[in-house]
Amino acid sequence: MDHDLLKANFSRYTDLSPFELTAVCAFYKLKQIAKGEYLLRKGEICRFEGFVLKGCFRVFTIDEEGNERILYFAAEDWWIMEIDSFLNQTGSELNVQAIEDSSILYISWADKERLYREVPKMERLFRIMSQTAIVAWQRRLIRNHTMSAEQRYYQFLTAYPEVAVRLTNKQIASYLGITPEFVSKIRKKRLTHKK
Amino acid sequence: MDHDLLKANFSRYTDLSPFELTAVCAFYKLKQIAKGEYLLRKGEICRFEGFVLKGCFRVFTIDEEGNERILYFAAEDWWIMEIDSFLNQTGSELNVQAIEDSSILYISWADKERLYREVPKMERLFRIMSQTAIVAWQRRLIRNHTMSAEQRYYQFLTAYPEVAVRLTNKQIASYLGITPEFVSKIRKKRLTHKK
DNA sequence: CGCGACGTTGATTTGCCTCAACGATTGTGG
DNA sequence: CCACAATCGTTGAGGCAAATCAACGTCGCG
Repeated sequence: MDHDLLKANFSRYTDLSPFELTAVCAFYKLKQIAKGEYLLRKGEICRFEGFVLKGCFRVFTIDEEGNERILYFAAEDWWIMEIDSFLNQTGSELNVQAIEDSSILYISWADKERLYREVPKMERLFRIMSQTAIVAWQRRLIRNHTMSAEQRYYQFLTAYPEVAVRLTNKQIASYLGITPEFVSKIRKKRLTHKK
Repeated sequence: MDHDLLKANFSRYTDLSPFELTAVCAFYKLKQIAKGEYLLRKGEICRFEGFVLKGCFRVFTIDEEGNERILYFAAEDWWIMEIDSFLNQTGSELNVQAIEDSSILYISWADKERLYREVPKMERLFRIMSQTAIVAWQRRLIRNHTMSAEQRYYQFLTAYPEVAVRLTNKQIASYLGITPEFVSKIRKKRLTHKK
């Protein structure tokens, strides 16, 4: 069933009855996205919240010089939302692009508001989910301040091994805030030293 | 009235009737904290959520070598909570210390759960507040990846001028993830060049 | 008044970037 | 299915931003 992964995700945060779970999932619709396609471009208003069933996305900014910075990746069981743009229905700062053939479950802004109204527990669920996300962002910031590029590289590989193997070094470098060349040098170090 | 600032803060996120506002505020109790005192130490379980009425706090980590890293400051109209520790009632990763004589309004974990139950709108309010916070953390991370130390220094001064003047350069350096010596050199540059 | 934290300055070092060249992979149109 | 282009990954030389270390003046505070 398409919605099993979503149900499991919801159940991680709050108790919902099987009935509630089914009602909630009915709000989310399936969509296929081919590799390379954009779910959202900078400046557009984000009209959906998405949950990744299959594939992988990159969420990134483009600065005035055209440099891309990957903010995060979203693979199976992750949420993709440009929170600011979705919450306030304003122009997005971020781009969201599929880096594999992917499928998501998504909900529109109006339906999300209806969902909150009809199933008030969802407010609690997303409150807890959001607070958990804040903790993750705080920890990432601290890692950026305390760990070297090399440490952050291996920390990422060990924290998300199954995602990391699906990414290019250039993408990982962009996520970590370092250059692809330097990632290459980090990897060389281990290859010659050990093994 | 002690709770006016808190009421204004709540009203920024959702509509609450005067009656609701008063009921909600009744959950929050006043506490004075002298400069230098700790509200929370690493390893303790965070038993409160606090809202700063007066003064200023630093929220920081200590790594194994004893280095302190300031994650954020909380002055008037800001919330201080070790979300992870409060949410899951587990040992805190962070320390919270008053850097001025301060006063806060605080709520215990049990009362917060009661508040959510008695005033369901609070779930929504804290959901929106949390999502807004995520956006802020994301933007800060991008700034760290795209801006130089000097740019981040002046960005902080212009974004929070009234807080910045109350901090030592050492504290600002720690927040920005740079050394106090380098902050000193940044400031020298502007003093000699301009003015 | 004296001590300890803070701020400043300079000399030196270093982690990572920039630029450039080249091999390896991947994708694509004929 | 091959040929060629485009992108990616690797390597090296050189450069720069920021860290480190050390010395010294200053200020707040007990």
